Amino acid sequence: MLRTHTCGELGSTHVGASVTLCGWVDEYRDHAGIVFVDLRDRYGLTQIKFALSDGSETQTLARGLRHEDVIRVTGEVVSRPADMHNSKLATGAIEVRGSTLELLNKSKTPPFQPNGRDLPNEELRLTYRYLDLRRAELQRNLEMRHKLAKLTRDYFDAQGFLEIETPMLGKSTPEGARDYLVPSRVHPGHFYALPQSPQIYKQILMVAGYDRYYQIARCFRDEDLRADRQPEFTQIDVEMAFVEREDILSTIDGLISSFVSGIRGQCLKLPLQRISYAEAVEKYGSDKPDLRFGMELIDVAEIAKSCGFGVFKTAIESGGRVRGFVAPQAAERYSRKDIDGLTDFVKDYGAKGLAFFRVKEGKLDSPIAKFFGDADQQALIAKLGAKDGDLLFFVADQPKVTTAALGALRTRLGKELKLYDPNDFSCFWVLDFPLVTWNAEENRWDAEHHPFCSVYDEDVPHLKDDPSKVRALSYDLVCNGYEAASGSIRIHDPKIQQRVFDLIGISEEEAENRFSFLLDALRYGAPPHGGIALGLDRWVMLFAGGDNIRDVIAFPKTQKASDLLSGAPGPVDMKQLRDLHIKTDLPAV
RNA sequence: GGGGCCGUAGCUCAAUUGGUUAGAGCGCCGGACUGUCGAUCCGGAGGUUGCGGGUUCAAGUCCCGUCGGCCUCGCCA
Repeated sequence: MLRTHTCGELGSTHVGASVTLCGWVDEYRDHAGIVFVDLRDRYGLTQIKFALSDGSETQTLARGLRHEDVIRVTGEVVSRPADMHNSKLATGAIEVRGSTLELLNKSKTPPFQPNGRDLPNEELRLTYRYLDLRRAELQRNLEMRHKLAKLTRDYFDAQGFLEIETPMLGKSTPEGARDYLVPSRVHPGHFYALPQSPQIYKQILMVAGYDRYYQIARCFRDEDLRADRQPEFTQIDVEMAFVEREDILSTIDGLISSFVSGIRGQCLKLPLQRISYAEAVEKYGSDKPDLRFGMELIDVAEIAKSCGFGVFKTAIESGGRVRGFVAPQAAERYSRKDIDGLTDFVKDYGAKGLAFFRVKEGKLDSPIAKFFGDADQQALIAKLGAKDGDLLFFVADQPKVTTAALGALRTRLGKELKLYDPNDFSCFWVLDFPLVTWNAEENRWDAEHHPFCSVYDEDVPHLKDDPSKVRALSYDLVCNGYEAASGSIRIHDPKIQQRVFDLIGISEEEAENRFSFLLDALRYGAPPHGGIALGLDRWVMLFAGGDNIRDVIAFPKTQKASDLLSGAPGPVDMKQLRDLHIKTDLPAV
């Protein structure tokens, strides 16, 4: 080893010891006769002191040190004078009196300093990711990621699970997300697909008798990115055989509990709360609501249908809904202009408008208040439980639109009004998703979760008469408004599987083409089984208190899915393309 | 595919209704300094205002296009 200690571990107990440290020059303060260097590694900072009496060669070298130079220093640990302790530093009671200094590597002047107070723009951070990763925040995040992975492995190992790898080069199954394709050299015109998830393989492992499987698996989806979505991401993938829904939920309850105790040292109350999909959507306008605050949606159809406001009345008459909620004590906080902004916001979700009222002296104050008689006003106030100073919002539209618009508005206002402590941790199950939802554009039923999802026994008859009523044996784990895990009990009966395929418009022939290996496997003694997958990146983000997934991934991609560090994706040689039997057909420039 | 925000010195930002030589802090370079820890003090260098076009007597500022980054709707079985 080139060093005897790290830059984070020396303290008063080491005084008098001769030590050798290695690291990066975080900061230097040159006083000519004395030079201070804050030496940094991922464990911390240690102040090195170079004084004249230590010798002129070292002194000259020390005075030439600049930000991010990599050095090796040997010297004695000495106590700092009592009034010179630095309480901001874990090692602030001591310093190392540098006697020999070795410049291991001179750094170019960095485009930004990892200790800087102004965070440079993300483009630059991604281009020089190795500098960005030197920042304490990102180092903490990656350490958190490691801890979660370790807790995961410890937990499942203790429960008798096996970690089993599944292929990265698989078969394209065009359902679901767009695949990343990998051309085959030896099979001209054929392609592998990178896995969107190990779904089919893990089910086959169940058939094969590996009744407790997990894997920390990389997944790939060629879809547009978001703050919480990357084209390649990591799932904690789990599958169990001979289990019912309850077994999966309690297994994952235990995992989350181990996360919370391992990361935060807190005890999580189990079992985690559960609510139905129907309740989530009705009360909060989302299947992944943030339950760190209330602000529940309230249906005011009874008042709307008979009021004098045409927009409300017409909505009800044409099969729509009128719902709203109370933004507590927000009447003064939101100006007319602010509310115009909120109106634009809900339009993104299909709403045609946003009705609002301020509650003043027991009455409603709004440009549209005149359409509401005294009785209607009092009825609205009573129905919503509103108080003076509150701001009421309503959306009148088709049911789906009221849900999407109000759900999004609720989330936004909860944050803006600081209705919760950002350090709160809310985690609960959403159960009983519909098996399918109607896709009006394509005129067919789409699987809500995926085509292998099982259903309540008593709902099976509805597969024929009313598919919208069929409840899936699926479950999402929702944490602070993020979908943090999602899974289901799978179909293990090929006949039921075929009925579901029929329903979502996958013909027998098509199913054979796409999934024959799974369907075949199910015919050779498939145990009842089910599973779940947790988004590791999102969990790290949640525990790190961040709001974007890039900060918990060492080398993330930009919104256009490029890697600014490496330049990927990039062009390849013609020879490579020829080997792969590929011709490109690019749009004319 | 759609909507929005952004791009000025190495970095973070400023620059009046379009108006003279595009500024500041940090960083960088040189100098001073033996107790600093966001060191301090003195001096200096550093700009194709992302790129291309247009309007104008005059463009960092207005318009069109384009590239890049971020947020978002659609999309994400």
